[in-house]
Amino acid sequence: MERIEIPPDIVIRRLPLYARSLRYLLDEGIQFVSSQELGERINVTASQIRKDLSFFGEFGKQGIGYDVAKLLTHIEHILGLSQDWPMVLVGVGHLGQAIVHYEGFYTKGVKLVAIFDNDPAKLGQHIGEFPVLSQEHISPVVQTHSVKMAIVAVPAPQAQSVTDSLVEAGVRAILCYAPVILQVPDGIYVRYIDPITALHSMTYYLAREEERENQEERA
Amino acid sequence: MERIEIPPDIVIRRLPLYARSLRYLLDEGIQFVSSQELGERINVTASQIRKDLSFFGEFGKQGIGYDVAKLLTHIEHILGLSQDWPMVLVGVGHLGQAIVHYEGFYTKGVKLVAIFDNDPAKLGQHIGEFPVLSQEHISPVVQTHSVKMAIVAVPAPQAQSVTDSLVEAGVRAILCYAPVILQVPDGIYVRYIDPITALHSMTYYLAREEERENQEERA
DNA sequence: TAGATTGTTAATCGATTAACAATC
DNA sequence: TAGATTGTTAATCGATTAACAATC
Repeated sequence: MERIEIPPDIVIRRLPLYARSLRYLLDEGIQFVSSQELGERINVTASQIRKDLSFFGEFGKQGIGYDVAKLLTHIEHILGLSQDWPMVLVGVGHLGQAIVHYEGFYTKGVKLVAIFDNDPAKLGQHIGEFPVLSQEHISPVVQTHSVKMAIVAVPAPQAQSVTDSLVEAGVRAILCYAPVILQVPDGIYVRYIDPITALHSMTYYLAREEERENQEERA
Repeated sequence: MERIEIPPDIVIRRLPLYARSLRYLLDEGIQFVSSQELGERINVTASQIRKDLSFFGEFGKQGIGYDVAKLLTHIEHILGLSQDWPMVLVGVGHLGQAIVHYEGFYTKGVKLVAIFDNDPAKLGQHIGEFPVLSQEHISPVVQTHSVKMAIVAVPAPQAQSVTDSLVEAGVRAILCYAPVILQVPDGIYVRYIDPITALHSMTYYLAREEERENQEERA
């Protein structure tokens, strides 16, 4: 068990998928799972799962596979999900409101603690249990709660400056819903939620197919 | 200009980012951009941009760079955004409603034509301009409008069966908001919007940092 | 022309997969 | 024990980058 090699980011990004699948297996009452079976569920090769896990230790039993509950606990621990990371949301438009209401976010590992918006019409209003605070309060709230994680759901033109405030205040990880690439200092982690870009990459294939169909017609 | 090599999917996924950045440049009134400058905006190397574009043709001028408007037109054409692909949405909970209201979706390339949900309380209601239709109507609507693209925003347990109906009806590309991996036949394109997984991959790094800080404290 | 930047090739880097000894 | 499956190594595959001749 060498421990020198640090796991590549791409492996880190797959771990949450493994965890999620293991949670479903647990719900189904399945006790053991092989890398083969787990792989089939998430469209990943058995080799890849075993290789990914090998960065963190040895969790399986030859001839048996993995104990679902134990492996899940291990992965959640590796991912830092044994604690709840306090999180803030900036931007409470339609999207921000859907985020506040989305049960998915009330999950292991993260905990929303405050929401911010600069629209005077929204200030003081409650969304779910959270009062909408002005963005001036970002810095004190982030510092008071040691918030390291934030969701940016403001319109594109404001995303960079909001990000700058968050980072300045001490946030280290940002989930960005705005259609922009954020410029952040080294050591700040950013992930994007970008449905339009995802759609636009699929239209490419639809267009290719249509082209092919038209060619066949003409032939 | 060889045309034998087919562009890898990872290149196709970057094209929409290039397009988006070019749109911003156009808004700013910038006429020419080098691969270097474009790369800096989206945190990608100049080499990568030039290599990516080379799969599709020669769009730049030595010594000058790329004509922003022209390159954008080229990329949009490549991505199949010269036409609007009709699209349906299945699932009109908080999330689905936010999607219907999100202006970002009223963009070049895709056009929402119908929304579906099986909640009897919602049937017949309007969300924006769209009446909520029962899922029985998926197949006829998809076939009538030749819909090839769909958004799945139903709860996880229903996502696979909804997907099956969509594919059966003729949909070829799916944007999935449910936290599951869909099983689809070859030649069906799926992209996932998965904020929780994104958060859970960042907590990994936060946890590592915290560990490091604690070690320093002890030292 | 001189300077800048492309398009493309080859080198490098990194990720995935196949294979198998170890072992439950 | 026999069968199954792990963890790990080495081979393969693919993507990124550096470098540079071509050329605007």
